[in-house]
Amino acid sequence: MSTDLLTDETCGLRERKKRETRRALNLAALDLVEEKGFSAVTTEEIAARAGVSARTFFNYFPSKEAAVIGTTGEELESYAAQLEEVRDGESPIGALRRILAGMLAPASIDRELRTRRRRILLGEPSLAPALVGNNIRIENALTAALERRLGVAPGSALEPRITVAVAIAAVRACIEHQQNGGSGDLESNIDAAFARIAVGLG
Amino acid sequence: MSTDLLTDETCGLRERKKRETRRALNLAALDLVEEKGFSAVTTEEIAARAGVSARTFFNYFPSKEAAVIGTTGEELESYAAQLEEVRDGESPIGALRRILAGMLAPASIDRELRTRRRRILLGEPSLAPALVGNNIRIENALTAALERRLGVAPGSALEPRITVAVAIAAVRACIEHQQNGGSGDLESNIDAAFARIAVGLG
DNA sequence: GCCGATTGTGCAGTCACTGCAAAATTGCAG
DNA sequence: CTGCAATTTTGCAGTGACTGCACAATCGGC
Repeated sequence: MSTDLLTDETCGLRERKKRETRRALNLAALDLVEEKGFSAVTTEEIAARAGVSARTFFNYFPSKEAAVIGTTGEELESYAAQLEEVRDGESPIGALRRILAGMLAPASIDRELRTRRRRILLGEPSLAPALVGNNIRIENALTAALERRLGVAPGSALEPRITVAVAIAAVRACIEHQQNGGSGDLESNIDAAFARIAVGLG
Repeated sequence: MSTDLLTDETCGLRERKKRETRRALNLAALDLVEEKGFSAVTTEEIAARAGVSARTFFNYFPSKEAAVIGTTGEELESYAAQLEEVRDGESPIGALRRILAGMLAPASIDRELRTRRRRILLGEPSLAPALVGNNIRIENALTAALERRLGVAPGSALEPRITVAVAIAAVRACIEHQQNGGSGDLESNIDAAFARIAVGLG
């Protein structure tokens, strides 16, 4: 399931147009936030720049924040799939480190978009609540995937949820540390954080 | 600084009235949410039940969510103070376990309020984003306190922020596990989670 | 009782977000 | 190509969160 996330052609005109519109709204939102800051942007402006009506905006995103953050259900599925596929010698926490770091790194495809997204999201403190809210979705998706990987019934065991939550928290803490002008670069800080977690905080 | 949080009397009439109004708004919000669910409650209703004007509501809380969650700056200071005070033989993570568990437990004073709060907050999934947003404030306060306790400059070291973030994430994961009908009671799950963290997730 | 400062309130306005029904577009069968 | 059904877009009207502002009420100290 989920081959590429972008070249993925279930292509009727309809599906393609929907993808384009969604993307156009996302890009318009990022543009405008970059120009004027999140709170100064209105949903009408975003819709206008994307070339659709104000009402249509809300057919694609449930809120202004969501349009800026722009995480799709497909992306969630992709992360979950990555976690389910077992690489030999890789622990769950190691896989989580890889996947979460990958979410931040500029991917091979869509390089500029990822980079821009990251810069804008990190630069807008007013989006912080929405971002951690978005993490809930990621956490749920990854928890379900880890449960499948471990072969336990959904919601039965505490451990998978703890593992995922701690991993996400570690990454988030590194981001926050960076936003506050802390030392070190993000990559190596994430490495350090996961090393610390693996060995125990006691 | 901060003796009791409730009996604390900087008592002029003014200060007392402000506390009363704040509390009245908070209680009214909890009442109404319990009766009709969060999204069906309006800020006007809350203000009306608390006996103040609609405009005054926003002099006390920046949003509807905040009125329900109701964490005060004083509470944050109190938690921070608890973390700063060193008990012999207690590690930072141990102190965090104690403090965070204490936030959920019905306190000696204000027992019913705490219990109600907890029940309502846990029962309203639509408040989840706001709750994790609120956690940011707690995380920042606790991180600053831990930095002082360890004697490092604010924002310089990565470690304190990681420790706090992971501790909060662990508690949050236990709550979520409970909301999803997971096994075990909250108390013992939190114990298990912190034991797991202390020994390492690797 | 009076004055300066803080707090409460009404008003007008902006904007996020929603339901609904009509219009436009697309996919498909004949 | 053409009409039909399903999907999507759009306009409209409305609700409610939230804000700035000016003014009234209240409080604390003299």
